[in-house]
Amino acid sequence: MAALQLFAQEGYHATSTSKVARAAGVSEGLIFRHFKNKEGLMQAILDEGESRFKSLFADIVLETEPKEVIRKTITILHKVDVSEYDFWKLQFKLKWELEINGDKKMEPLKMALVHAFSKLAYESPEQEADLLLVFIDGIASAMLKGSQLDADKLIPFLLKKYDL
Amino acid sequence: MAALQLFAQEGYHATSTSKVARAAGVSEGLIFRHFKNKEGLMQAILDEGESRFKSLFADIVLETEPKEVIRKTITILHKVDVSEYDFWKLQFKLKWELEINGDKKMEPLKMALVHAFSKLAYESPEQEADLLLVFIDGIASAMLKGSQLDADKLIPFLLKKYDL
DNA sequence: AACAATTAAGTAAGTACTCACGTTTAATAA
DNA sequence: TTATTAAACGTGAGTACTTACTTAATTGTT
Repeated sequence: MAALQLFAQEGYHATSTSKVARAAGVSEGLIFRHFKNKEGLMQAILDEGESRFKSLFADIVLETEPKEVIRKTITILHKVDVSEYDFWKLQFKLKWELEINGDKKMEPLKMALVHAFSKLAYESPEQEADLLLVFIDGIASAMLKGSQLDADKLIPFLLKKYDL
Repeated sequence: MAALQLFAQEGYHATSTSKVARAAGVSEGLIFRHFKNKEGLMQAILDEGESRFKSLFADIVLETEPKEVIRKTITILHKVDVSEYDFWKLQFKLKWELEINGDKKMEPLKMALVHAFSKLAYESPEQEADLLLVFIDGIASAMLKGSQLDADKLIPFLLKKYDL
C-alpha cells in the first residue's frame, strides 16, 4: 500500500487514519476492516520490514569466507534501491517513535561477524562486530535522514581499513 | 521544565499540551502565554539542546593537541550524566520525528577532527572525521535507545584503535 | 489602583473507530 | 449455461473523545 509513504514522511502519530485512507484512495472504514487497528496497520508494515531485513542478511549469514562476510556487510547499503528509501526510513523512524528495540533483528548478522573476525584472528571479535554494526547503522541513518554525509566515499574508505 | 520528560518518553506528536500542563502542574493556557505555540515549546527545548551541544564541544574545539582532539571526541559520551539522558534522547527523537538536520551542529567538531587527522598525517582526514562522527552518533543512539550494546567496552576499544 | 501572572471554561477541528448498509465475487445447485 | 446464496469487500455517515488554541475573568505583586 501507499500508506507507507505517509507514515514514512510524517511518522506514526502524525499520520491519521483518515489521511491514510485518502492517500490510498479508499474509505476509512476499510482500513479497520483489513487491519483492525491503526496499530495493526503499522504492525503489518513492521512485519514486512522484518522479512526484508532477513532477506537482506541471508546472503551474508550463509557466506563462509570470513573476509567476504565483512565485505558484504560493509557494502550492504549498496543493495538497497533508492525506491525503497521510504520504506527503510519508516523502519528507522518507528524505532525511535515507538521505542522498538532492533537488536534482535541484527543478531544473526552480529554472530556471523563475530565468527568472521574470530577466524581472522582479530583480538576482540565481539567489539569489532559491534563497531562495524554501529557504523552500518550510522551510515544508513545519515543517508535516510538526508544528511550531507558522502557514503560513496566512506564505504570504500572502510573497505580499505579492513584490507578488502 | 519537566515537560521535557514527557516529550522524551512519548515523542512530540504523542504528547498533548494538556498532558504537558498537567505534568508541569500549571494550566494549559499558561503554556500558550509563555511559548505561543506547541511548536514554540518544542523550539525552546531545541534551543536549549543547541546550547548544550556547544558547551559539550567547546572543550574539544579549543584543544590544539591533535591526539587530544580525537581522544576527547571518543570519550565525549562520558561527559553526559545519566540524569541528562531524557534530554538527549529527546534531541535524537526529534531529529527523526521532525526531520531536523543535525549536521550543522556537528560542523565545528568535524572541522576540528579534520584538522587533527591532517596534522597526524592520516591519508583521508575528511573520511576519518566522518567515520568517527558516525561512530559517536551511532553509539549515542544505541545507548539512548536502550540497546544491549556495551559502550563501556566499545569506547576503550576505539581508543586503542587510534593508539590513545 | 495598576499591571502582570495565571486560570477555568470554552471552541472548532480532528482523532481512532463502529456500524448498518450496499456491492462484488465465487462456489454450488438447477 | 443460469440462478441462488453466502461470504468477503467496500462505503459513508455517525460516535465519543481529544486536540491545539482562545479568551474573559481571577488572582497575586508592587
